[in-house]
Amino acid sequence: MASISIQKVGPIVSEGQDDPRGRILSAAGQEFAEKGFEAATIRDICTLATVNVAAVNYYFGDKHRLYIESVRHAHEERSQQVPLPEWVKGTQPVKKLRDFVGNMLQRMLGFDHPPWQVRLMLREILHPTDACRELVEDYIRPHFTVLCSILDELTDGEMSPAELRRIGLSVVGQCFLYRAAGDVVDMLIPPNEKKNLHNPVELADYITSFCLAALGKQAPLSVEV
Amino acid sequence: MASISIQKVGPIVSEGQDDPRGRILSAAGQEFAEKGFEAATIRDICTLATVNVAAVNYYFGDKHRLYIESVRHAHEERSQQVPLPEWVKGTQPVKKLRDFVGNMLQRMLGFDHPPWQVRLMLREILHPTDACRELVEDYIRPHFTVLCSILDELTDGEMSPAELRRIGLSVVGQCFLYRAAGDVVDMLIPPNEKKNLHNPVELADYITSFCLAALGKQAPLSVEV
DNA sequence: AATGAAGTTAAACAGTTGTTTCAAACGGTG
DNA sequence: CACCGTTTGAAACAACTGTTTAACTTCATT
Repeated sequence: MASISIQKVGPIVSEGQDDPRGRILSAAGQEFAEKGFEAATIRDICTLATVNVAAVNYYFGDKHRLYIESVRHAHEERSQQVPLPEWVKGTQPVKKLRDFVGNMLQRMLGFDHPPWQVRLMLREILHPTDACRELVEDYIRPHFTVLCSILDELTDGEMSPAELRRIGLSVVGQCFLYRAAGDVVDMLIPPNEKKNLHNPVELADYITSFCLAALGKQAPLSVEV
Repeated sequence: MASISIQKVGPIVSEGQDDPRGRILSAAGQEFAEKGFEAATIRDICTLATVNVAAVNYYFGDKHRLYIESVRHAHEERSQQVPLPEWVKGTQPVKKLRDFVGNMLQRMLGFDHPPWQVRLMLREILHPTDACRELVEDYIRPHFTVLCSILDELTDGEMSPAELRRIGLSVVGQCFLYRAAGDVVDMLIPPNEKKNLHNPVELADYITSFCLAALGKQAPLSVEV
């Protein structure tokens, strides 16, 4: 009786509150986000989700496919938690850029504590696995494209796509540092300044100003000598 | 015969080519850098270092102390591999900034393939453990302080320390993105542009220009409307 | 040559890992 | 009720983990 073992990858998903598959997905996301793929254990995930260890293999086949699914779950959830702003026709590109940066910071840093969804995605960005390509195409690239089009509008179409991308990466990089290396940033600045610096609103204003000044769309941060 | 087990933490370090302690340290650094603390195994490290498994406990006590030591080893090694540039008195602050950015990119991205030392440090920056504080104080803060003093010079002392730090983080952030999220950046730009973008020289020129323009020390990247 | 510390080795330890097994429980349909 | 596929449960599996043991080599010093 050779078991060919055509694994089912779970029944119809209902995503309810007492739906085991959904609970596993959420628990796995949090565990993977905190500890990484290898260090997170199926037993801990199942304890957190209050299901039996066998449930993971029943619903997802194995640990790896559970990981893939939980990354997908994370970025889908985060996409609708903090959707891109929509602008009415004729909105000033300067305002669009400010909104975009604020939105990105809000999504990255979160309102209070950074959500596990972002930390899980961060892991994929830093050490890409199979789940990365989908994350880029469905989540990161669309956002980056919007940013580049805002920059295109802002510079009146003077710049090549390559230049726009490079400037876009400058914008993203400044936000990304606070998300990825936030703990080290905290160690580099005096404790009493943390509130000013990590305030998403203040930070968005500053980063937007910095970029606008670099593009000559606003007065430079320092005076000319 | 109760073994109180006052663990020795290794004999005199000679760091030679056939010195077992040095080989373990190097092998551990590479394994930890690639796989992280939990996923890297003592057996793999010892196989790579061609020593017996017991050697780790003999020289370092346990896996955790080996990790701490290998992080220290990594940033000490990298410090002398790519030392900070030294400027003669009277060097233009603009040139200093350009040199600093070039130096930072070179240290982060490496000449050819990014060295394991940087990848190991990156892990500590992203998910700090006990080894992080020392890394910050001995490696990151000194560099960041130099950057801030260059910016201070550049802006003729007009800016407060807090503003200087914020601008410094903008500089670092733009470099950091290419190091930490390099794989994703590669997926966002057309393949034929990779060489232009990831070229350390070109990148350093661009990031320096961007910051100088923002500070009003150079013409903006785009023309005023 | 004898001593004893320093270094190295293979083997074993106890604990944890991902995964599988198989029986019990469930929930609708004849 | 009996029947069925679907879902859950506790227990076991083999493989692998960090760590320890105790025997063995090396080698300078007496």
